[in-house]
Amino acid sequence: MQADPDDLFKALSDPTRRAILERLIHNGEQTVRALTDHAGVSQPMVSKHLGQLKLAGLVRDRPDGRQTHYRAEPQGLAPLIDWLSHYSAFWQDRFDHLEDLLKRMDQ
Amino acid sequence: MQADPDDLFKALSDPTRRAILERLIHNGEQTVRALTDHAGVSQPMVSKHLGQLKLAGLVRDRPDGRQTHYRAEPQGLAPLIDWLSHYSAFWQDRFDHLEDLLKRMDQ
DNA sequence: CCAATCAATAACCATATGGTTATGATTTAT
DNA sequence: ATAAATCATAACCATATGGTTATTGATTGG
Repeated sequence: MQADPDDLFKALSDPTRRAILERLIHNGEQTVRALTDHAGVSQPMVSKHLGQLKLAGLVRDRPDGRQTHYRAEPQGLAPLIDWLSHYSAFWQDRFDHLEDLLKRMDQ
Repeated sequence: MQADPDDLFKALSDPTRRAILERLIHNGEQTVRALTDHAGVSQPMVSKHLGQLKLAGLVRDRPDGRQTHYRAEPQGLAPLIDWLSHYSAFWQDRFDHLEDLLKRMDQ
């Protein structure tokens, strides 16, 4: 079951939340504590943000004893791409930009 | 000058606003009235939404007498693609999906 | 066992946000 | 000239949202 696209866009709209997601993408699986140490907000707030990211399908949690590990979920960004692709025609003139993207990915 | 990416994500986070943008993309330039007639919210609200979309660089306005025409700005979505492309490695497994996107665009 | 650590929840708070109904400023039509 | 139309702004309002500090429920370490 795919998450509501609305939750996706909403989740990405907050900079703190995006920063957390980006950190998970870059550094891989992390515990809530580790994330909190770099988030600039309190632990409860980090938990809340993670909850929203999870609802949006952008992260997965893996409880392990007293700590919970989170990791980014690549699939979660799919609706964003779908949304973009929906306006293919409109995109004609940004084709080269996407080509760059593909080139960078093909390595 | 490119708009703040934060404004971009924020602008896209509201469904009504996204609907307005989508309508502009599909049906081309439209007057505020025309947009209001399909938005399901009041004219002032539509104006406000358009203001935010404009701030995000997603639309342009063209005042003409007593009415104002708005149209979608393809460039405005660039930061989104930039953001996505920034996580190229993370994207490996969604390559084929992007290939589809390109295929659909190449027509 | 007891203390400490960790993460989620609860209880709040201030402000942002989406929405409304006036109102105002201009332009067009009669 | 006057009335109607169009859009933006102002003044509000209710609720959502991001944030905080307790607090609780588990788990781990000494």
